[in-house]
Amino acid sequence: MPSPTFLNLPAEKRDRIVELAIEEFSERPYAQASLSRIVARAGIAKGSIYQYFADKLDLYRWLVLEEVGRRKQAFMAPELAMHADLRAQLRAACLAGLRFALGHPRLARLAAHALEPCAEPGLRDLHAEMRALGLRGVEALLRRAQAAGQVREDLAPGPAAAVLAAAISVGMMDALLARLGVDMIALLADTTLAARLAPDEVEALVDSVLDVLWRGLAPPTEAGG
Amino acid sequence: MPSPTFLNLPAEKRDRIVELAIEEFSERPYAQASLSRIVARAGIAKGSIYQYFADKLDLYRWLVLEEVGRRKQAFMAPELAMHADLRAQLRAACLAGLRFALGHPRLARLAAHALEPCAEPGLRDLHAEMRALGLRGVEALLRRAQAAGQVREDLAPGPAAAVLAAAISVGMMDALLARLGVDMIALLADTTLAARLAPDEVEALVDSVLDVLWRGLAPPTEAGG
Amino acid sequence: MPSPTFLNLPAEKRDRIVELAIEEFSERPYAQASLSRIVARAGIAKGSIYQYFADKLDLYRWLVLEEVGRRKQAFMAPELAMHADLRAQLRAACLAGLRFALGHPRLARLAAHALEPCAEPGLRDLHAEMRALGLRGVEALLRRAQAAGQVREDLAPGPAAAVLAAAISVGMMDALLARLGVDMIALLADTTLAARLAPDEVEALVDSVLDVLWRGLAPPTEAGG
Amino acid sequence: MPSPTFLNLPAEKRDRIVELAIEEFSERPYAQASLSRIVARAGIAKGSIYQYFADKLDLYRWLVLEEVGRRKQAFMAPELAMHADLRAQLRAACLAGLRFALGHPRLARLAAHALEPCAEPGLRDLHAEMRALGLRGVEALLRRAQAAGQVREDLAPGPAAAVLAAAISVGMMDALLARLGVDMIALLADTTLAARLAPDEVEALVDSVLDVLWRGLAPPTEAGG
DNA sequence: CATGAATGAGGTTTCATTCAT
DNA sequence: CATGAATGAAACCTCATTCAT
Repeated sequence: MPSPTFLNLPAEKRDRIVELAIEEFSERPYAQASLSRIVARAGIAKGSIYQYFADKLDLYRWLVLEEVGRRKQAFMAPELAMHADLRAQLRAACLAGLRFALGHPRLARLAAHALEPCAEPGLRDLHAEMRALGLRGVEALLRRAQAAGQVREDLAPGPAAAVLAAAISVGMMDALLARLGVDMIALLADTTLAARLAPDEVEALVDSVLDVLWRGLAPPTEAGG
Repeated sequence: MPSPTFLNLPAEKRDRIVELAIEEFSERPYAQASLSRIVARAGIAKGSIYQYFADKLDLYRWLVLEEVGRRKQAFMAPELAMHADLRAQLRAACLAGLRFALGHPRLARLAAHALEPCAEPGLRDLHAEMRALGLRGVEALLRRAQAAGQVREDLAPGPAAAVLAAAISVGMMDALLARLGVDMIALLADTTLAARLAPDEVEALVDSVLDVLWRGLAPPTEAGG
Repeated sequence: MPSPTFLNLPAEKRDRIVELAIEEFSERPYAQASLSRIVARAGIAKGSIYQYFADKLDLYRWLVLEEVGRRKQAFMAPELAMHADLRAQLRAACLAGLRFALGHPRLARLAAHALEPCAEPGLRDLHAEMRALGLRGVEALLRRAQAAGQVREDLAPGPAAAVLAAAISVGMMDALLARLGVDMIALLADTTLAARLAPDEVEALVDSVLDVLWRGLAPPTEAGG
Repeated sequence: MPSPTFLNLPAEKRDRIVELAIEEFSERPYAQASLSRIVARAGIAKGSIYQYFADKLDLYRWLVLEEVGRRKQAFMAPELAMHADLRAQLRAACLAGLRFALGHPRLARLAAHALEPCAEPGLRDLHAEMRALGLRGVEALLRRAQAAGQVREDLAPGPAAAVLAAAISVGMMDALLARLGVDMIALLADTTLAARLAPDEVEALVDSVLDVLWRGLAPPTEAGG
């Protein structure tokens, strides 16, 4: 957690530090990310960062848990007006998520980073927690929709949540990258790449992915499979 | 590539090194993994590892490209007798994959590692290649099945492949971990965990996941989406 | 270039480090010189030297380009009052150079080091430049003197500059060491050695060397040779 | 000294090793030259080199003291038919030396390497010895010529030898490089460079250098200066 | 509260040398 | 006599962290 000292910092200085930290941690795995580089670029003293955060892990944890979440929320909330229909709701969420990833690839990458399992003491819990958080949310969503009759009754909510979560995060991102014809690193490096996808193409992509999830792969005649 | 020196090592010693390397690289991202730790645990001199592999990257690349692939192949081949039906084929593949992950979680983890985007010069290509390889394979499978009328005609093969691949790798693994109630690191550490899942429970898990993919989330009446 | 950190160091500490670095680099070719040895003798932490200089090359380059030049300049400037006569000018320069070498053998050695050809990427240019610098200077001097009629007209300035430069640097130093009956390393190690040469002996040595250069080897009758 | 084992080696194998050793030690300073690289390129076992030479220093010493000298001798002997005249003799020697340097730059470089002072225990004596050897030879030559009246009587043989030796080694080489417009490293790398100098140009270069040494810099009217 | 110098553990890598086969 | 695996010291360099000012 950041110290009060950090929170009371002039907004401009605080934001600069946060931005540079996000840049550093999104470009490199935790072990290779360097506080030295952050403070050097930020133009502050080495010691100062320890006035703001307990240590490297503390800063990383805060970025991943709070800052990224807060910004994602801020970005997506306006797009997530409630839909009565699960399908419509999912669509809105995926659309918002994809737009967020295109507009803030660094934050998206940082969030994805934190889903990777890692044995390092301080990281393990954080990453496990992030993973569980996402899965629980999706599962709750599914259960509610199921209760409302918007999802078929005979679906196992646990495995289905895992499939759904993987599909709309990893699957969607892969589909996007395949569509753009680049890899993730290129997307991070070139901020103009995202703009190459017209809004209706973004929608089409989301619809393609959701279509698979909603109707499945089976041909109609075998729908009973 | 390992040197002849390494290949000519007494099997016991060689296997110990390989096992420890797999342990190290499966538990941590590449940058965090440490050759020093491997040689210390293996009880060999620091210089020795450089008699076996050109450098850290060489060892990692060999583990990911050759060793993991070879073992996975050896494990899965017998279980992958051809099925005429895509659904049956998918089921066999997922079952084999899941059993492999339960029996050799470290190898599975290492393979998953190699799918993570990475900016490190030597790794970027490796990871991108592995990712593309998997996606292309699944997409080809889908196209063939579609041509054979085993998958509905109006499916977009590209995005569907991304969804399918994510679901049966990340999604399936998440479902498994949720089922076992542990995180990935615990699964790596405790070899008895896998045995807690009875064979029919493994099958049930695969069927749950595949059921979502095959029939989708939608209730029957809305099957037309 | 040294960092501000280094320049702000207490003079005593800074000088100790500089002196030890000069000692190390003057006694061994670049590749053989060791930062570890310097920091060990200086009694500072290994990491500290990297607070002062970017890396080994940076330290070496600074020593050769700045520190040696600055000190040599400071020492020689007073002795180099202009002489109208080339011979007198050469004599003053050689005298000052020899006195400098006797008083600061390590600096002289370091400067000589930098004239050695070297394949090391970062050093090659430095050394080539230092070499060319010296040669060009001597050649220009010769041409001016030739134009003023102080050097015989039929002399080829290029080769003559090479001969002159080699003679007053390498040749003079060799003559000095032969006179003292020691090798260069002994001269570096024993600061009392230089004092064994009385001022008039130093002048005599310079005159001997210059005499060869000025009048040549030939006996008078064959002067037209 | 090489062991009898080495001397009894099949000529082809022995020569290959010598050639590769010369290549290695001429391209890098002693500390950076690597026995590992030599044996690897020679295709012999690491241990074998220790059957031939006591250690790295032993090999280097033999190369510098014996092998280089022997080859230089073999190359130059035919060109050094006795001249009654010192000037003619010097000219023949310089010509042969320059041709040798152009034809075998690696050997020349190795020899020059060995003249650099170095504090490293094993190298110090070797380098000091090489230096003294050359100087003594030139000085003896000068004394004999002086006794024969071929060099002016009032010349100090010691300093003159130092000047002469420096001029015809360092000075000549510098004049050559300036003439070719390259540095030493380039000369080593590109074997075609030497051929760009026509035989009469080589002679002209030698004559220019010798002219300086023979007649000095002074204009005739000031020859007494 | 900011500073930034100092630290030292740890990383990867190279290499001369030894010695059992 | 040849082999080549094993060794371990030493090199350069990075970085999180501490602490006196």
